[in-house]
Amino acid sequence: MTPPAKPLTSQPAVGSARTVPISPAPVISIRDLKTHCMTCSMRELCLPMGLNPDEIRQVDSLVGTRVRLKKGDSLYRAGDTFSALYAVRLGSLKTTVLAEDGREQVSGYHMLGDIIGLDGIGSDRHGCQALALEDTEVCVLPFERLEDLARDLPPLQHNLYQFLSKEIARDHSIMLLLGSMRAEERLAVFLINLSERYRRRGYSSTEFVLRMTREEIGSYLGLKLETVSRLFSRFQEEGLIQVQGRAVKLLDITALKQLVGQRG
Amino acid sequence: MTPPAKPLTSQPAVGSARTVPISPAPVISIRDLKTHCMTCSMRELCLPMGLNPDEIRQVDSLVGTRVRLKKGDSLYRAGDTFSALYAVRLGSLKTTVLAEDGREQVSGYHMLGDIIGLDGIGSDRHGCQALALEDTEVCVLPFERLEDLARDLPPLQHNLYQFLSKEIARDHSIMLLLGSMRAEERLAVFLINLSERYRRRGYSSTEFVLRMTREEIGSYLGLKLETVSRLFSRFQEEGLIQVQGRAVKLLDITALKQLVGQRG
DNA sequence: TCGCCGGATTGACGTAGATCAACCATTTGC
DNA sequence: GCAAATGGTTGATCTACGTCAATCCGGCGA
Repeated sequence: MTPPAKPLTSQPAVGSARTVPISPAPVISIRDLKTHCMTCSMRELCLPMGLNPDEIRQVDSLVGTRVRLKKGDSLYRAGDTFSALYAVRLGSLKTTVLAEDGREQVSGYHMLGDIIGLDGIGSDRHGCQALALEDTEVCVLPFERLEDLARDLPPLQHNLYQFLSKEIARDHSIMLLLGSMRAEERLAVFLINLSERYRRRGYSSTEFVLRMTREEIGSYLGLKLETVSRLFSRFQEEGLIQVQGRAVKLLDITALKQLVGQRG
Repeated sequence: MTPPAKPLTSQPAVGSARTVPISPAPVISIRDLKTHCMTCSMRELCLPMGLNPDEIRQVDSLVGTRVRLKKGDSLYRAGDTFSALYAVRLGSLKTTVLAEDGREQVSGYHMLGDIIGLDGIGSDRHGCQALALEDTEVCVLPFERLEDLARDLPPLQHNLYQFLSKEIARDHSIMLLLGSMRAEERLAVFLINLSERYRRRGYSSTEFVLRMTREEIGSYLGLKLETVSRLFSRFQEEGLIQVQGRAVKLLDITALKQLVGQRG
């Protein structure tokens, strides 16, 4: 069903998972590690948003390692003991929840600047699986140390609460989508939402390539892949978008937005 | 569509909303207010769980007021500025998110010991509406003060993170339900989940009265009221449960559980 | 006590999206 | 450079659930 993926949980691998364990070339120097929030382009979208340089330095000192994942590698799996949050520095991941009977549902699509792993704090175990959709790099934020540091840095503490809370709000809007929207509305919301997220990250808000398959998008939206495929085709026919496999161009965002909340 | 409800947001009313604003009888003495976590039966399920008596006292001193709501009153509405979390002390509430076009989706069903309002932290505004399903009492936890106190009381800080995280995990499992389960599975999960929550609160896990209408349950589960009604009837025919309006008795929880994840 | 009204039930029927299936287009591995 | 796998499209059909509508029930106010 899903491709076999390498768990990287207990031993974060530096370097490509498909080459020798310790490959000299892609290793990042300690000095780089120490300063990466300071110089990271996602600084103002990520956990250190709004912090002053001195505070950022303290966050930096806490960031343990970066983990590199090849497409298909898992960062953590459901049931793994929780020890850290992860900030996506490069690439993208999907998170999936799974029922006892093996059914799987994509619960999130995460790109740079996103913090993932938040659902593990409450139970000391990760409740879902995080899987790289392309070659990806994440910063490891050991949670206990983060909690300690947050006590000394009120703005950091506040950011943490905010990230958790925003995730809740996001989930609620997905529940609204899954519980009461028709298929075409769901896909429209999905595209609009992606557009907005790319815009905030400085990318084109009208042209992007999806990193998920039709099946994964379908799972995320509570639909089957055929339905997703048909809708892409229909949206294209109607001149709303242009699709070529995973490359999408939004042609009429206004119409796309109007489509949401429309009868029939 | 929804019954007109009284907003109580900016001015928490003490006493019944349908009697005079300040009714002498139901007023709670300051002394009672000061000690209510200490003596509250939900202490170990609620925010102060695991705290020592001294720490609980500090939490107590922060709890502003209690708010009493009549059935149908709203505690807050989408768009209201966020200032506090609320702990349900008595009764129950539903929370609903609404789309721009007015569509409404029940996003939560909250009972004693639950903390609500968590989705407001991230944006300074409440993202949903909270409505009392029966006569209800909640403790007001001013969030700024809570944040300050959490810095001094690491266990409280941790509990806060845990509550936020658990809400995320809960939402994920609802997304799984809405995205990939059939109608009968959804209702079974709903009943099993309720059963478990009542059990933890010391109530019967097999006999309870629902506080939501068929329509509200349907909205929560992404179904129409007729479907919910039919399923209740079918479950009864099949000997799984006994229903009489909102009174439900679970007769065969094992079968109910087996039903989840079954083909056809 | 009666009549009303909101909620619940049940039936007949319609439909959005699932399922099944064939086929095409890329990518990947030998 | 070919074969095989993986992902995507499109059509035909099926079905779970929604929609519409009639009826019932129980609590509450006059």
